[in-house]
Amino acid sequence: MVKYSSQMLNRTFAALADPTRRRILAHLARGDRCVTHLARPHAMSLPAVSKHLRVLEKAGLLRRRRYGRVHEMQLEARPLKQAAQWVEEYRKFWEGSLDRLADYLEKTTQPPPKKRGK
Amino acid sequence: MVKYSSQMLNRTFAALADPTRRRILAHLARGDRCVTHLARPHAMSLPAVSKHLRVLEKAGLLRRRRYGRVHEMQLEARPLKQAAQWVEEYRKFWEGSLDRLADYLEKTTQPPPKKRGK
DNA sequence: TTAATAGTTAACCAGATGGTTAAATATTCT
DNA sequence: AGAATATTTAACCATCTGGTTAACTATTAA
Repeated sequence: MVKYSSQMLNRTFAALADPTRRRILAHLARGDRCVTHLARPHAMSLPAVSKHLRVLEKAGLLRRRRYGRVHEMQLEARPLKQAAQWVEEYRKFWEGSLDRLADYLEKTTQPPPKKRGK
Repeated sequence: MVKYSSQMLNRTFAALADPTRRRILAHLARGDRCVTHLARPHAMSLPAVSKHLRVLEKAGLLRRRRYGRVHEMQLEARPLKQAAQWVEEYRKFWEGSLDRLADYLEKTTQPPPKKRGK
């Protein structure tokens, strides 16, 4: 069993729950990028993108380095590892889906605790 | 490359971003549970738990069956599979962390003068 | 020194989120 | 029928979120 920091997972999953932020991460996966570059494909203002970057940064999903006025962002995937491990604990459930369907059918034909007849 | 439904991922990750909901899923991993049972260990009102359950249900992470007045919840892990696949695309980044550190050092000792592109 | 560029901060707004209590609904028990 | 139980719905509230525009800071270029 793996131990997780709840706070960390909160931030990580919350960061991943936004499609703009996922797209930003996807871009960073192809190399380091500055803010303006990351903003270009997104139909929103620069401050909006700036906020998304701050969320990702707080979640530890990117690292920022300044070269003069240019902020260069680098993907930092470690929190994703934690998230992946958390989700991984449930793998048996999505892999055992047929068994669970069997359970389900069994239960619906003969309903569980305290309930009899229909 | 895997294809993802953005909407689906939004809902899944958002659902996972709350510790109460993660705990509920953990409980359901040990077997089907009714609302009152799921609520007991959480220091909050029943309606609050009810809302969390609705969020999980909307995210497709649980299935609800009614036996009279009792609502029995069952873990539904398929959306977690999608989430896991999405995160998995980044595995190489958290596993290749040493290489990226090398990149980092290389770049910091000799910053990109004006244009990027090493 | 002045202008242009990269980015952030501030103030604001609408809508979502996570909680509450009180009341309503549905079912089961006596 | 009436009381108890399981759960939801409604109304409300504070805070967070994701966006906006306007103004500011910092750096680079002319």
